[in-house]
Amino acid sequence: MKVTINDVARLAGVSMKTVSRVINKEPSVRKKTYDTVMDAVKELNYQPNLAARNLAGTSSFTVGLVYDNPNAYYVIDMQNGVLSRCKDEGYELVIHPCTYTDANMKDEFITMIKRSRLAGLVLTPPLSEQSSITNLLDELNIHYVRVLSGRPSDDDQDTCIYVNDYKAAYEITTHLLTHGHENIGFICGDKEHKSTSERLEGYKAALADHHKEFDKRFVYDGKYSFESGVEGAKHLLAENNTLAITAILGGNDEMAAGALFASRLMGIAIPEQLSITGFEDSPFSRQTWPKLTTAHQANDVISQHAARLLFTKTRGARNQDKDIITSFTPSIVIRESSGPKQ
Amino acid sequence: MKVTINDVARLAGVSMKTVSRVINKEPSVRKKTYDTVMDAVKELNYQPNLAARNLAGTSSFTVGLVYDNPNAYYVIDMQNGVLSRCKDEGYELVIHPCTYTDANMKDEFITMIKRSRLAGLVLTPPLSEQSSITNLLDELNIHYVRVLSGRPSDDDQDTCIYVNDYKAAYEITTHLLTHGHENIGFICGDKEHKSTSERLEGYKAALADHHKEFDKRFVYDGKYSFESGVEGAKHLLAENNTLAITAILGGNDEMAAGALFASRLMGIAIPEQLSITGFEDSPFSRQTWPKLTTAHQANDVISQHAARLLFTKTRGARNQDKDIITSFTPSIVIRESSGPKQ
DNA sequence: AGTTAGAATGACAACGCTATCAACAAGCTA
DNA sequence: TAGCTTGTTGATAGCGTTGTCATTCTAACT
Repeated sequence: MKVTINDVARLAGVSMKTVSRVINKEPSVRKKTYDTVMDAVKELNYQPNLAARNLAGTSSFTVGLVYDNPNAYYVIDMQNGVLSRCKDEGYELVIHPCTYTDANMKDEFITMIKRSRLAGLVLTPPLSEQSSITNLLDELNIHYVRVLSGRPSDDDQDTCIYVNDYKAAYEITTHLLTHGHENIGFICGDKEHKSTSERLEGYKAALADHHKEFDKRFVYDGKYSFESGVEGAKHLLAENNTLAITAILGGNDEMAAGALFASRLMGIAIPEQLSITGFEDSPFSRQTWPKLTTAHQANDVISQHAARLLFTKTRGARNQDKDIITSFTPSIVIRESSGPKQ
Repeated sequence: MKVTINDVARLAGVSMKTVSRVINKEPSVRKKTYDTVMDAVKELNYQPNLAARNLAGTSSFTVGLVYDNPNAYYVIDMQNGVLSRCKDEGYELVIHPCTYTDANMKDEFITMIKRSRLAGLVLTPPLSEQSSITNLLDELNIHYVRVLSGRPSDDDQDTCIYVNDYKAAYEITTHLLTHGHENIGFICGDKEHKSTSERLEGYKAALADHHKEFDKRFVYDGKYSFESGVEGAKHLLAENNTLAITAILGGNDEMAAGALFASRLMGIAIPEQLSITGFEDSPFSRQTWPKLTTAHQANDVISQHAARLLFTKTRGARNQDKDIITSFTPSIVIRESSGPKQ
């Protein structure tokens, strides 16, 4: 039942160290030896024991995923992405949800690190934006990869995967502008999240490129929540829509859904009288009626690349993964909630 | 930096085996010795190395969570519950999402088992309802705990945590009945899910206890999705509501949200003209307007108990956990989407 | 006091793998 | 041909824990 490296070695007629070399893709193994060993591995359906590898080796086969994000859809997507990559590469994933406070963070990390040495951590927003965390990890000498909202130039490419919310917001705003909308509202998410400012900047840039002046009356400060979307729409469309808004950009799908709901209650036809767009392409955007035009963020793919980036760090120079994408731009998905200005 | 069992032993002036006995709460350790060791453990902030424990011991400190559920909220809740318990008890959690097919299931499990010996698995619905899976696990001799929709008497208490959807549906239906509703529609979830039949049975039982005859025209077969809720409401309220329905029970929050949306489009006032209730108390139920009356399912608590039940199995007779709850009944949460018949 | 069961403790060998370093083979240079 | 480098392989010692079994202590008996 339990197949060990020795069984493989015996069958292949080599030493156990050679088998170890083969399964770790170390250099200096003759092609023929490699094949013999691989045949034995397959024949016995050998799976290296993770605990033993972690215990014996200098590098670990365990990575951690840390999240502090209320959005379950987001978390699951990120997790699935990292997980699928781990599975492919024989790594194990330790999940670590946590509500961020400087105080308990340190202890938690240290405990986690001590319990099982980690190859590294994948940090997701908004945790990934906290410099106190990255400082702590630097101090503890733990590898990490951050998924961040931002533009590629910002920071170092070795530790970050960027999601170009700026560009996506620029494009979605442009989409609305080219469809004749002149007065476009924007419902912002939490001020503390970097994605909020990035998306707002993209919105502003698109307006500027279309020679429209930015007017802060068109912006509502929300909270990335449904309620906040409801409030935002109410606010922007107040007093019989004196601002003559014909389109609203939601900072995320949840807020867009809220805005959509509020608009309906006000008797506004979507998309005839008002176009509404979301952000993220979460299941949310398909559970509204009409479905939301939004920016599709391939979170699972993003997190897969984050994992790959992390793996390259522990594996050292050998076995580098050259095809890692470190910058993603969400792409617009046009659905029924937006249309030309009428 | 790295503290091992030997460091603790040295500081406490005992052998490393005694330290091992203490941290594993084995019997036959003098109280005084125990305290001395624990002091040393605390002073050095010692954390047993998981890889070493898993490698050396007969019992494993790793449990697996297997899910095949499209509902991210549900999965996250279950995961968090198991995770929090694992953290408390020094276990590690390996997550295993999978789309169920008899064929690849076996291979996946075997790989997973071989890679790291598992203390056991927590199976969540709908996977937990597949007898082919439990048979496979029995065959592989792997411990497991199932979270299931059902009533306590159904099966053995050693391997199952029951969620009494029957009773919850009974209560929510009774709630509507006692508020004067006579014609209550029911939008069912997927036929294959046990929760669907359990909830339907509860609905029927409540009607029966109020001397109302069950009429299958009041039931719509849906799919646990938003769209399905929309369709369900349209269907039930068709032709100017010839059935004179004044309340609709959604099989889950998502469908209830769909039903609510559809009703609004038909110009029906909620809850004045129609009461709508959901099931699960997912964030969904708070993201509709008005908020949904629903049945609160404490998924995190449920999964915590599932984890505890699993732990007792590997730990053997010693250190039994006696306070495990194996049956949960969701409790009604009354919000604005339901009210007395008018 | 002497005996003894049983509790408390420790020495040491696993667990399955990787790292180190030594050994050997093959191909080169002088 | 000797001497060297480079490429390929293997013997052996850990990694940090638990399991086994032997040993020592304790307390309750004759």
